[in-house]
Amino acid sequence: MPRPVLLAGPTASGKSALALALARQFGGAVINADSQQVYREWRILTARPGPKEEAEVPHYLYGHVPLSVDYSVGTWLADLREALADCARHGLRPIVAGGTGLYFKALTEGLAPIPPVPPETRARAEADLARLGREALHARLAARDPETAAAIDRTNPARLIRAWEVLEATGTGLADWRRRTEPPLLPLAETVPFAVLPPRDALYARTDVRLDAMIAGGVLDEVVRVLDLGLDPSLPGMKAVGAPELMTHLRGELALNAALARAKTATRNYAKRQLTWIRNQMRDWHVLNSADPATNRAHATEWIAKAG
RNA sequence: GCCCAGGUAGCUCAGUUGGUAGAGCAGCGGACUGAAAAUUCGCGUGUCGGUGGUUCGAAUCCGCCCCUGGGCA
Repeated sequence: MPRPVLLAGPTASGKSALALALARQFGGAVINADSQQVYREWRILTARPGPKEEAEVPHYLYGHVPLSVDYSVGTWLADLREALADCARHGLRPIVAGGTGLYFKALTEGLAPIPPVPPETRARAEADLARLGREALHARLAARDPETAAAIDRTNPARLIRAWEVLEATGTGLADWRRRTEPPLLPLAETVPFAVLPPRDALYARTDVRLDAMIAGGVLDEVVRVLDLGLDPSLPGMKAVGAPELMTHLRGELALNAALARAKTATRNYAKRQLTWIRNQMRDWHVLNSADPATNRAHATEWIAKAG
């Protein structure tokens, strides 16, 4: 199998277009590494590739699960394994493109083989946190699993709940589980990894323009359809950037322009977090930082040809 | 023209009986192993509209001026 290409970048950085171009050029398939583009019901809001792109080049893991599914890194990694196998069967070069840093990390560094935690266990962990508070729950964790307790961010409720629920559900601490991490599906050294990093001002300008285009393109209808499904708002797919903001407008709680302004802000906040991740967690990746897509593509092509 | 209410951080606003100012949001930096488009931590000097005065000391009190909103003519 030709060396897989990894393409990470903040939202609206032009990575989808680049992935498509590279797939055309190298006989590849585009595989999604974005936690929200996996959902069937989100297309406009997540700027997912359309039917035209999908007809031109094989696409994997885009819109392949309904919003009602409690998707996560683990499920994504399992899906990815199959997608890679399928690419190998068809002689396609995998081009894994997306903006979810955690997914790339799990892919290139491996993931602990923790079994799924039953929803009731999580619900109890959440209740424990609400009842005890962060300090007390952290103390309780430290009593039974000092290693994990010392390692996690004790001010972060999501981390506390996760550490606690894993211990409760499996009887084994997170730190122990992580020691048993399996080898990665794709070690970074066996890939050609790229980080698309356009100048920040240009990026923010693009996210604003794209939100306006989404409105013109009918996102509100898309969000209405999702709203009508009456799904649990705590499902991961319900937290796509912009969705909560537009929903407040559709429920009549906020004028459209105000909701849109909030969605734009939320998108900038998100892009900034992605930039922080890429800057600090993807130091060994080839950086494509030209504002010009053609230049980035030329550089990428060169690297891929050299890597084989 | 007169009366009233305001003019404090990029924005919205706090600021107790005078002791040279602080929140939220934005912005910036960081963390990150099954919610990750998630979650979370850190970073606050700004002619306190201008000017003159009272005072040891003024965002705070007084005079005048400018600007904004509302009301009356």
